[in-house]
Amino acid sequence: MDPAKLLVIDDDQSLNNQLTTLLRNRSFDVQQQFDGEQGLLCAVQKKFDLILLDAMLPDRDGFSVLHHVRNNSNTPVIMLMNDGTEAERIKGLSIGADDCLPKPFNPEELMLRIDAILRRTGVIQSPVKSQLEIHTNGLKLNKRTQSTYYSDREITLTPTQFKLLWMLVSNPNEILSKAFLYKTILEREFILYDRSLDMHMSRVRKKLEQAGMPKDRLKTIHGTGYCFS
DNA sequence: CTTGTGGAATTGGTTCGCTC
DNA sequence: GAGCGAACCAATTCCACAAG
Repeated sequence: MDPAKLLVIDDDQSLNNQLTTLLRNRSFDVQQQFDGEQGLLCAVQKKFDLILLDAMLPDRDGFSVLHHVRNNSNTPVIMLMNDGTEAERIKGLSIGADDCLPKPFNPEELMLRIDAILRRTGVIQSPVKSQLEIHTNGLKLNKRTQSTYYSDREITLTPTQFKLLWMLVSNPNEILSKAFLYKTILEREFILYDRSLDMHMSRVRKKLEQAGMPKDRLKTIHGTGYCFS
């Protein structure tokens, strides 16, 4: 079976890139667009199994894009809302969105919603089991029990620390930007000089090192983000 | 048994000084 | 300038206990 074809239309470069990376890691065939006009063009010219559409776009907003897409096809659309108010959600759904998700959102939730829609439309068949456990070079994370082990030594992490480590470990060798991690882990916008993420990272790093994990597996990419290998 | 209250513990965030 | 870490503060959660 060919991989499902997805189109991501979002003018937020960092979010668009990171979503694309996450989706490609899940073996989806992903195309990116960064403004409404080009996004619409791409959406009507090619066939996609699902479109992720930002509500607020330059040139042509997401609602207008959705309106035109609906005139041409029944391609499922998940709208990424900026404030997620009831009025905004109703507007999106009334134009024909299949689902709406307010920003900032949990990427796991978005992936599950994508899976649910693709299952309904028959693009993917069996329910895709959300990944619950990761094993990598001695490090073991279990999402259900929120437990972390390194070489069978338990590491106690707070919920935020666990989410942060899970995000990094589930995207090995990918540089995850600070802006993306702020949005997905701390669920807010990244502000220069906000040290919260650095602090969480520092605490996670300390606990991993105490458990014996080599320091260089959790790298800081100066001015860019963080990377787990 | 349920609800309210107060203190302790935990967690997340900020500040500041240091290093690279 | 960017990142790290210690110390501190504030908010939240947990839990035991008392009152209704």
